[in-house]
Amino acid sequence: MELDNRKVVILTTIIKNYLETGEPVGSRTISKYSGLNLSSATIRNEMSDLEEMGYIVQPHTSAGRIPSDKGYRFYVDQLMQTQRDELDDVRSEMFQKVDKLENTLKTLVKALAEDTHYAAMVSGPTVHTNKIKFIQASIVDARRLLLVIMLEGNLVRTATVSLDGCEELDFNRMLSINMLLNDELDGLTGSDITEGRIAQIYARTSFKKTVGSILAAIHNILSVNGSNVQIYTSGATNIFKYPELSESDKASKLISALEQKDELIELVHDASEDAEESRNPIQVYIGNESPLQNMADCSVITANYELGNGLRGTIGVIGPKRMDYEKVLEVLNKVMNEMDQAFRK
Amino acid sequence: MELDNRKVVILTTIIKNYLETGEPVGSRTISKYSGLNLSSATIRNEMSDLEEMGYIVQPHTSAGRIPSDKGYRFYVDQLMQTQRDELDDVRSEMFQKVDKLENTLKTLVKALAEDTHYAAMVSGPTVHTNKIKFIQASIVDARRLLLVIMLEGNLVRTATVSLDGCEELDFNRMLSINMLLNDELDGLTGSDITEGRIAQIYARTSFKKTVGSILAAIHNILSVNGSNVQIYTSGATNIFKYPELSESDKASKLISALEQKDELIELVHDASEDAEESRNPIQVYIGNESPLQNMADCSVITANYELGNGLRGTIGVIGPKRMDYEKVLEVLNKVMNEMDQAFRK
DNA sequence: GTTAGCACTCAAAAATGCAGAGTGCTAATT
DNA sequence: AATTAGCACTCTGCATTTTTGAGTGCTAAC
Repeated sequence: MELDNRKVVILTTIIKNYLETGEPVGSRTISKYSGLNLSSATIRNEMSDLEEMGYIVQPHTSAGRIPSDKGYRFYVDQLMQTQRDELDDVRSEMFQKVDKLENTLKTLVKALAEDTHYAAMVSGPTVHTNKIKFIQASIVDARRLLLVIMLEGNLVRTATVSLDGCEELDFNRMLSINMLLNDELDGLTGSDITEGRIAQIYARTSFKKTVGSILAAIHNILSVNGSNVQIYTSGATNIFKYPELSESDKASKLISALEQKDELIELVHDASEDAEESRNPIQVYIGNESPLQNMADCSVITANYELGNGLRGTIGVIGPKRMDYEKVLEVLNKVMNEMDQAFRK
Repeated sequence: MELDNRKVVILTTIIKNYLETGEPVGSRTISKYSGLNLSSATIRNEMSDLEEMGYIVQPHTSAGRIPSDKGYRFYVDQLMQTQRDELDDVRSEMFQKVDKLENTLKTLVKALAEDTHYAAMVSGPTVHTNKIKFIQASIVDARRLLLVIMLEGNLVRTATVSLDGCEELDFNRMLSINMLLNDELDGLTGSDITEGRIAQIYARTSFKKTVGSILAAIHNILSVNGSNVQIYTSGATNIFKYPELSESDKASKLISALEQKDELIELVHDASEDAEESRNPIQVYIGNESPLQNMADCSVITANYELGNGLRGTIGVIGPKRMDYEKVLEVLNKVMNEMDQAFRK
């Protein structure tokens, strides 16, 4: 069977209507709102075909139809085509009064959740691809150093380094170590710090133990190791607005997933891979397409942002399958552009 | 009427039973489990008295009784007395592998939620009472400084300071400013930085604009201003375990309150005041006793911890009114001791 | 003072009934 | 051949009723 034009119109009508109401949609409704001027009986025949082809399903006999995952997928793919060449450079005030990326992200994710009425998440850039801008180790007391690393995007990371078993330090020695570190590591990313590079640094200092501890700490901060990825979420309670998500224990599982974040890290990871592969920064996961457990009833839309210089992260919106794809795609596009603009300099 | 011994036993039995089951408890149940060897009829008479005295209520005629807020209060006060002189120094592994207070708190709140099966929160110490241990300003580029402040408890705060309109800086000038700042501010708390002190600092430098910007940033970080209080929460979804909290839109409001945190800040504030006033670090808020909106059906137990040197914060557990007060009090006591032990050095 | 017994009450659960929306099929129409 | 009207049937959601069971208050007996 072929998906001719009329079937497409009917399918789209079903989906749009269902997105609005959340109720299964019946033949009579379509005959009224599709603009096709067909009777409900004809529509019924077509719907029967669409069901056979797998685009829609009946929650139970004698109910209207709702889109299947395949149906949503068709709809979204159609949207993506028209969406792709749309350009929107509305300036928002979101990026005005922030000096650190962390704060921007927190503000952003909150705004996103409020704007879309879905749950939103954003991952801080995975630091292992960020270039080191500035390193500063300072003596706190006899046994500890405070290590501060500033990365592209004014991202600051700190750690304390234990000096047990290391060389005695004084101010001038500390100074020379700092100069050495900045000299050697400036502009590098976590993955640039190779064995060879480390050997080279060792060769230039006599405080091998201290420098060793510091390098270990730096490595720890910049490692790919997932626990370093910052994830901010907001608007988790928005899911209560959608009965199909808040019933029984679904809400609990969902909110728990948003709270725990380890699953989200996986999502971010997958999303950035898929984005690269398909050369489209925006990805849509419908139901079980997403790597998340307990999210079979959700859709997830992710956008991978890039702030020049390899600074990358992921924004995402999580909502019911019947989310307003059109709007969310638009908003995410806008946000991506904004971030681009704001940080390009 | 007097609350004689038998009434106390009956009341306690009612409460304990209700804590377990969540169902109103009837006279027959008590006659079986109170250990008093009285018939249900006698119990009924006593219950009638207890109701008149306001310790228990009937959700509707011909239902069992449930404790009123006054009843809970009586029970908790009784517990507090026995609890007070209990000592428990079980060593946990919670505090082993952390070097920064932030991480400790995150781990702690998670463990607390898992352990109690209620929602848990912990506030980072209010930094305005923390002593400054170490200040370091570094030149990032021509227009910006990175300011790092380390406070008691290895608490690190960073900020970027704009240099627009300030004096030209080089390495040596920066050095002298740092020395000046550490010299003047070491060991002070936010509230110690008075007008007079600032004037004194100005008198000792010729880079007045730069130092002014830095001091402003420091003041901003250390100000009482609530937005600086860090609050971590965990286990929000535990409330779904208690039907009386998860019904209708209560769950949504509760989780939203936990997510937004501004109400929690208020709670922390109140809790520390009440703790000081009553000279008891542990406070119990039953129903409407708590300052939180939307929490009339919850109880909140808070514990104010202190890590020597005036470093203070609040841990809290939020659960249904029928929470296991005994256990939570015990756990909080233990945690308080642990924190004491771990950070005393 | 305590207990047994009975009539009464009420909420929750189960059963029942009904209206409405929707379908599939067939026969009539275009 | 495609479309439509019509009808019998199914299923849900909702409201109403019935049933059940737990629990009480009261009175009379112990």
